[in-house]
Amino acid sequence: MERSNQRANLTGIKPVRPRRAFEDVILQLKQAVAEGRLTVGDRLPHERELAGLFGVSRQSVREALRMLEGFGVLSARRGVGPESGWTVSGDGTSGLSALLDLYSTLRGIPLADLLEVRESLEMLSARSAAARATTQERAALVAATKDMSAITDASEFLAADAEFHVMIARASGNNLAPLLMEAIRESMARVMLVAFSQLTDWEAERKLLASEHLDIANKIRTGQGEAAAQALHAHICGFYGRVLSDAEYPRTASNAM
Amino acid sequence: MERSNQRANLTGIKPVRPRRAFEDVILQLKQAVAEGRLTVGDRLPHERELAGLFGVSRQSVREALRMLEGFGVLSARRGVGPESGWTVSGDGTSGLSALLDLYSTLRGIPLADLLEVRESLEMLSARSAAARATTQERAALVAATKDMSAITDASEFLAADAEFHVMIARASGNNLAPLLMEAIRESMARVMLVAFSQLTDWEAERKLLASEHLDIANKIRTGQGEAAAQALHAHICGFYGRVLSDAEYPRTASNAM
DNA sequence: TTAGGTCCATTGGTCAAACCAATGTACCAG
DNA sequence: CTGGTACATTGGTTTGACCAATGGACCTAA
Repeated sequence: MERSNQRANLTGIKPVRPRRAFEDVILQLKQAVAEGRLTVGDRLPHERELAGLFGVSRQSVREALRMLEGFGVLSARRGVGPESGWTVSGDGTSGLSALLDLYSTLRGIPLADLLEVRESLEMLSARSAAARATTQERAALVAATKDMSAITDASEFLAADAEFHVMIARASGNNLAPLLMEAIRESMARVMLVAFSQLTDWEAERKLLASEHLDIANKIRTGQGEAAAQALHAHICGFYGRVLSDAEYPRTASNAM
Repeated sequence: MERSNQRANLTGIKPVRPRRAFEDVILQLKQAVAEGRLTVGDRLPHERELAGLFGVSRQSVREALRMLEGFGVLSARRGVGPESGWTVSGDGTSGLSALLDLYSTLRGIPLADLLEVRESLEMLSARSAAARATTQERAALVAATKDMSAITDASEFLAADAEFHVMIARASGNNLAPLLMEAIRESMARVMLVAFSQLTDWEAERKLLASEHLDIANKIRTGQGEAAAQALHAHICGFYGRVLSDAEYPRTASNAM
């Protein structure tokens, strides 16, 4: 590989800062995605080949891939076979939730803030879902609430609950909403599991939640967006009010509507 | 460095998958943040020292740092002096907007979806700001609208507009809202600048936006949260309806409230 | 004393060439 | 046909070297 240490800027534009080698790689991969030469599910050439392709060392390639892995855009598997190597995963949630996690510890995003945003997104989702969801999605929502009433294990119930709420977001037709919802929920998951297991009357809580879910699902199914949003608001506020201590959930419900 | 290639698992728990070296580094840095040994503004030891500290190669350290850099948590500067080396930046927006950018091209998040979520967040922010903002923040909001009316350059106006909207999010007291807001706005920025410059009556538009901003700021200042939220809704829907083509902004305003 | 320049230590950025470890396939022995 | 061994492939890791930007220390001349 006969490339000199400083790369040429062939575009002629924006020579501002001499891009770092790994940034170059990321840029080219991004471009490949933008032009459709690379989409979810595709496999990349192996690292040594990418290095040759982009004219940088394998090391730099790895730094680029690593960063994209962090974003949840790529994932790696060792060995041979059809599943091996780097593939475009398009996971989405993993990167976002990792980022949220980092920030909640680094810049101190309290649980109440996560919850407030989540509630806002849920209400948006409910309204949109009631207006735009397919009949199939509406039916699936109602069905999901029925499956849930059979679950007794706390952590399983929590997972099913999460799935129900993400289903609403997906049914909204908005592609960003479920992404954010899932990431936020994942960030709250650990705290929630602890709080959940400390409930005094777990059986009653389970029944209440199940009935609220059914109510919400039915309102979405019948197109009552605003009613569904309000029910969701009550559902979230009520639940977290009961489960969390005041220190963790101190907000007055100022965003009621 | 006499460490063997496979690391020992000293914690005893979760030996599930043998962590990769760089993951180990990230984990330890995260922990340092969680325990308060590392906060925004702090400088890390240089890479060679970190390698020795964590018992991995410099290469692995770099991959870890690179990933965190992608999240906007760390940033690097070469050379000597008090600004050099790796520092905890806590930027936040950069990582999130990079992630959104990747996803909007990879999983196809249309502009309308970004806008819908943004609107929802803005209305939440407005309500919260009206209820919780300090007198100082309320005054600053109104002041910001006055500065804006003096700007004639399109790209400058766009920046000031962005700043106004982020100010609302900050005044909400919710630490997550401004983060998301800023990232979403940044993702839309390029499209917006183009659309903005194609406006036929730029002067009239500018005046209209300025008056709407003042109206919103005043409603927040006087604590009329719901009114401010509705004004914001009209402001956003109106503006994007005028500026963007139907292809870019096809949504019926189903999330009116 | 001050303005300007040279040198140099520090620190991230990059490259190179190995070798390790996981993984699936091909092939061989029974 | 079954089970296991050998091997090729691919990411993971290490080592050591050198490049390049940065700012401070020092030195020199006005």
